Amino acid sequence: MSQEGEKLLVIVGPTASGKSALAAALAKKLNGEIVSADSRQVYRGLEIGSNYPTKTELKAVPHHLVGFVDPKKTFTVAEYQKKARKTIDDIWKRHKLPILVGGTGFYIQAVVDGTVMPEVPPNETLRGKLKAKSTEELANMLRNKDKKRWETVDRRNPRRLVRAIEIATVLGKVPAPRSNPIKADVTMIGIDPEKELLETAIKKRSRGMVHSGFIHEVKMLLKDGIKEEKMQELGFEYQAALRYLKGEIKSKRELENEISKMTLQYVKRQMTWFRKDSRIIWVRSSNEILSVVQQFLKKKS
RNA sequence: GCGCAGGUGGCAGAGCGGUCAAUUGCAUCAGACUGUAAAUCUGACGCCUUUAUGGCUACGAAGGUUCGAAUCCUUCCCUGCGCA
Repeated sequence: MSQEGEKLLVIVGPTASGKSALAAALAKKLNGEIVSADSRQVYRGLEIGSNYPTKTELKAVPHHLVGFVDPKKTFTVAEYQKKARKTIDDIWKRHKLPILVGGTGFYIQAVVDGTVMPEVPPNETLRGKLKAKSTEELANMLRNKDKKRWETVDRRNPRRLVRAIEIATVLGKVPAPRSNPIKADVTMIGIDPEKELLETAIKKRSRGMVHSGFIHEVKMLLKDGIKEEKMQELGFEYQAALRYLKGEIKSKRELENEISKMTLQYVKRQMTWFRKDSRIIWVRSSNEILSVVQQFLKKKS
């Protein structure tokens, strides 16, 4: 089990902010191992579309929780939470520094704060039935089952309502939120590049993606039996690729732009999440990061 | 040059005499988030202010009809298609 005194370095930031490269460099310097906190990179076969760490990075430093899930399956935060905590423990046992890196705020939170998820796995049968219901009907169902949760959920959000109903059906009600923070000395660093720089990086990234076999990757996934519906869940890049293959997006150029646009929108949601976490130490450049990290190591527990 | 269609907010596109600062979609901005989280959802979105059943300027331009016009009439400018 994790001990007080262990250290955990967390690096967050929007897509294309240079997290992975930096993390790899730090890991090398600090004798660390990387634990990815990216909800897309967990799936196997999404090298290009989800922007896996580069081969060089992978070779230089041990990376965990990348490409280990069958893309036909649906992986959830709860599973991630368990795996990640276990992985981190193992790294500590090896007397190395775990570096949690990623852009999926919910995943980071699940690991660091240890949000306790009600022990109710998704129930596809129930979800199938509820799919036909209107948001209002769902809200009414929930009100009958668990008035308390009904008062606090986002009643306009079908996905939240369905989950709440799912939990209430099994447990009688949705338990009050609890958390079980990781027992470690945690330092969180966020990279927040200048907007123009990030935009440029994102455009470059989209371009590179489209021109280095992304379409082929998508075709392979389709060939392996990934259904279109599932493909959409693999992220906006894959959604866009499908539209390209169907001819709704006419050219690679247009695909590129579409992906850039969606990435920018996503970046905004990421930042909305991270900004409210006051523990994060924000930096703009890797130089700044180095000095922060040095302090982190010096304040030897 | 003639005929037809059309010019509406950043874009697309409704409205076709009052209830229109103007439906809706996209984009943009802000926010939420207890097992799909790159997902899902919410709010704002002409300008001004003492934020209000407030004021101002707006639907190509200029005039006109009307108590009242994005909506009707006239002329002009522009765009697309057809014919010369």
